[in-house]
Amino acid sequence: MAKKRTTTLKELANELKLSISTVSRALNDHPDISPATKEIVKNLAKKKHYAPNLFARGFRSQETHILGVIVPNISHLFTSTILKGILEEAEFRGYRVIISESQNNESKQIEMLKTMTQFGVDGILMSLAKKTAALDAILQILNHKPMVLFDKVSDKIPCTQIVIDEEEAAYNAVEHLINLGKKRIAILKETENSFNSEKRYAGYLRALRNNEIAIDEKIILSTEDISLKNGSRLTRMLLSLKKRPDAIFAITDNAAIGAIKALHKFNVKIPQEIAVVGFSNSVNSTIIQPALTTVDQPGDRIGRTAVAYLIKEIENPDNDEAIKTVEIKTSLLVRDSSFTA
Amino acid sequence: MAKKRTTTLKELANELKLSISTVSRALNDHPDISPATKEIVKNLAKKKHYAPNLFARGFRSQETHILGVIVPNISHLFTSTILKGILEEAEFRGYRVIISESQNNESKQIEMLKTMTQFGVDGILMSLAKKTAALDAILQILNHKPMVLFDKVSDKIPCTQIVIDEEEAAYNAVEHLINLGKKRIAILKETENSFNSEKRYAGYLRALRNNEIAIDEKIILSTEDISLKNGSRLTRMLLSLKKRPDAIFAITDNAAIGAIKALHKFNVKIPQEIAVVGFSNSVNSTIIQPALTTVDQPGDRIGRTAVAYLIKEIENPDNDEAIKTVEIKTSLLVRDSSFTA
DNA sequence: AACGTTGTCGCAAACGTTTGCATAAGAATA
DNA sequence: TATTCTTATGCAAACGTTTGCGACAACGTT
Repeated sequence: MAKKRTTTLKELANELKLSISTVSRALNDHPDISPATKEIVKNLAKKKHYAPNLFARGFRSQETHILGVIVPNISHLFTSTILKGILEEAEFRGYRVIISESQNNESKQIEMLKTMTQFGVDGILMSLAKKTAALDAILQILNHKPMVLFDKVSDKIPCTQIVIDEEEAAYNAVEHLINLGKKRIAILKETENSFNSEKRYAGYLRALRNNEIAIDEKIILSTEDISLKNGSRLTRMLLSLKKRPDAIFAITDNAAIGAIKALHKFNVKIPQEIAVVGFSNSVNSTIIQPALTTVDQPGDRIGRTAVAYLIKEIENPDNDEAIKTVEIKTSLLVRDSSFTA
Repeated sequence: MAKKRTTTLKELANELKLSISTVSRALNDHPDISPATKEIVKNLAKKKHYAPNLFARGFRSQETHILGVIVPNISHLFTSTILKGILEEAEFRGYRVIISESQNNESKQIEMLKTMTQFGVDGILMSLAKKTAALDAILQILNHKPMVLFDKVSDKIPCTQIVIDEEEAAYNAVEHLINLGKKRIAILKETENSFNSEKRYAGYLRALRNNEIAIDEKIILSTEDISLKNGSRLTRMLLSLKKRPDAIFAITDNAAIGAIKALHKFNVKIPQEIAVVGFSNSVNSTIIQPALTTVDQPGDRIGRTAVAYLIKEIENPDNDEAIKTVEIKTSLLVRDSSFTA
């Protein structure tokens, strides 16, 4: 490849017999420069395909207009939907985005955080790896760089956090089951004290209490990895109880689908005998039979607002008070797994 | 936030009463520097958390160690799996990755290409937007920057391309149906002359010819947007034919799932009356009943090899001849939609 | 006629790093 | 002892851009 160097300010200046500074200012529409000069400079710039060396600019101004993003797992539909929102909003605002994947590995996560700040990103968007425990490194970086957390967050980190209304969403989902006449509602959740799982569990409890339904530990089931397989496994446990539940609220679509598969195997009628509600609105929720009632999480809106808050913080760094938790509204999509016409 | 400036070479030099150049060389293990000096420099550097300003370094050396990636749609499982591979391999090789989404918009794609080169990425990985027609801008950039295409490629662009063995995979899928005893095999494909669709169609034709099965235009169906809905629609068309097919090869899992849904609605037995094969190994392919036979595309391997070839080109730019098309092997996952024990 | 104002433009420094070249001291050789 | 060779270090330029300050006209105003 003929690595033809790109046009620089100096070349333009030489050709026009102007100073570099004048050319620079002309291109940046500085008021000191006469319209006539601007005109000819811009024309030549266009003709020679001038494009500022963003590296030099960033180097000089200490602003890179790059946002760093760290997520646990990029190939997860919800995550990539958030990323889509991030990319769109960032592009719209004139920022570029560097993405890294922590693979749910805490030390990798810290490593990436360091590389990114070292690299000079203007701010950081992060969704925490599971079992993130050592917060000191993160707090350390938070001193230097603006940071916004989304989805997997922690209230131990004092920065703006964008999440969905986990508790509220779970409350609505469970209350929907109650309104259907269900009285024994099981929940499939995570054992680890994951932020999301805890909030959803809280919503579940509040819905039961508010409707004066007794809480039964026997139908509150937890698992380390809230996957399809474990959803099936836990459901089989529920079916072996003397008093079976009449509804299952799974903290995750995958677990809910696992539940449905298990119910099929044991010829349990959905939703008549046992209704099922999931959480995520994954593509699969419409593929499974019966179609799954689930909570729709607007991933792109999470991404967009995260970027919006981060850029606000970048562009006026003084606003120290502005730390807050933003909750994005979700909605319950009622489908066949919890509804009969 | 207290924007405490980061440590620089100058600060280290001052504190040690050494020159900046000595400090720089010491940290880079330059042979001119005595082991003793290296020792003390490195110690202080570690103590003061020195990290080189990559912007300054990239600015100076014109090497950013950043790869630019452009994909049509990030929230597509296959794409994000490729991205996962790209991220992993890049990180392993000491490169960072900037990702942009063209949203299948050609002018946006060109815009991003320009921004990235302007930004100074060392090379570009790209999956083409649909209907990419104006190649001149891309060719122009190809003169300046190393570039590798993957998944959605075009043989009109003279650069290394990483794809799966589309034709071979389709051939195997169709031959699998033939071996099952199927004689009238329909295909659901795309109308647009998309690279992938054309190749798969070619594999379909070759399999039929090789097995001396007549080609019937009536069961070769095309659609602009090869989606679940259109898969259903086209399948209903097939069912209304006098001579129904006994198998359907869909160019996409989504279309195949649409086909299965339509077959269910008309109470057609799968695979006894009509077998179905898809392409992609999406998550959904295991959710649908019956589980879908499909082609497994190793996305992460595509990503990894794309990065490997790109970096090779970056690190020795002379190798002009090395332009080639690399085909990643796929495998057919036989499941219930085309098999009975 | 002297002054202030306004409109254009250039000079030069600065950002942090790398690197070719010069330099100094000491070691090895003649 | 004089010379050349190492070894270890410093000087200064360069990368492309932005920007504070100063220069210099050409005005209009007293």
